[in-house]
Amino acid sequence: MARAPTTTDAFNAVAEPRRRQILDILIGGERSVTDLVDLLGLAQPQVSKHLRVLREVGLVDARDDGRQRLYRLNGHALKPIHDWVTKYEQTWSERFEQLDAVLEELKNEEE
Amino acid sequence: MARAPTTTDAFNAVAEPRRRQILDILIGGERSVTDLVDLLGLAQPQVSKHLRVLREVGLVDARDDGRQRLYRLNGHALKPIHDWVTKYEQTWSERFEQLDAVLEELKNEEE
DNA sequence: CGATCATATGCCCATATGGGAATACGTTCA
DNA sequence: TGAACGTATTCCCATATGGGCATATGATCG
Repeated sequence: MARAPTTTDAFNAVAEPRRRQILDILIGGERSVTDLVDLLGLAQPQVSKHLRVLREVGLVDARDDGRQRLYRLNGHALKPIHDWVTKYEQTWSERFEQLDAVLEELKNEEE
Repeated sequence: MARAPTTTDAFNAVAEPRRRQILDILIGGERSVTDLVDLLGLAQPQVSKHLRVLREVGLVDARDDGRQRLYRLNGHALKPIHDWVTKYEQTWSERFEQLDAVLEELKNEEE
């Protein structure tokens, strides 16, 4: 079997840095393809292809406006990633490290 | 250009579900390769290959213990993903939706 | 040492990638 | 209607994937 297609899920779609860039831009609101092309400095066809991937996994929605097509973020599709990665937060978070330190201190005081 | 190698960064490494599974298991603590093989129901070589990818991007560390090799989670390598995806949290979080509702209400009362 | 256990590496293959370039499609405007 | 604009699709190609399988490497034990 080969690597799973980029359109398999949000994890795969978002592994590509350009697609993350696109989403980052869309945080600011709806954008046309040309806007994205200008902001990304990529060729138009590649941008359209990335948008297709993002649309297939539900990360963006589109609506037509004259001859333009406006793309809009659908952040909800990122929730699975957020949920998954958040389980690991305590692994690195300073807050948790400080908590550990405090608990250790309390333990020592007991003795 | 082809798709970026899985060893490029955590985003790419973690796009593969088996590798996420491995990390999920390692939350519980160190595991030998054989442990992982049993828990995953995968062939040993594939597990070793997945572990290599995870090690190359710093998501796991290993230490030798006799003829076993024990793998351990390094959650810190997930921080970039967490940081990135957290920017989007307000897009879907119910808390934020409720906040929006409250703000709307306040605004109406003002009038 | 030889045997066995634990892990890693190598090879094969079908599959999809992302960019480049050309072009097709759809809409607006003169 | 024809031209120009905005977007999507198609074809080409080098590259890497992940699984299956065989085998190499490393460590322990009798």
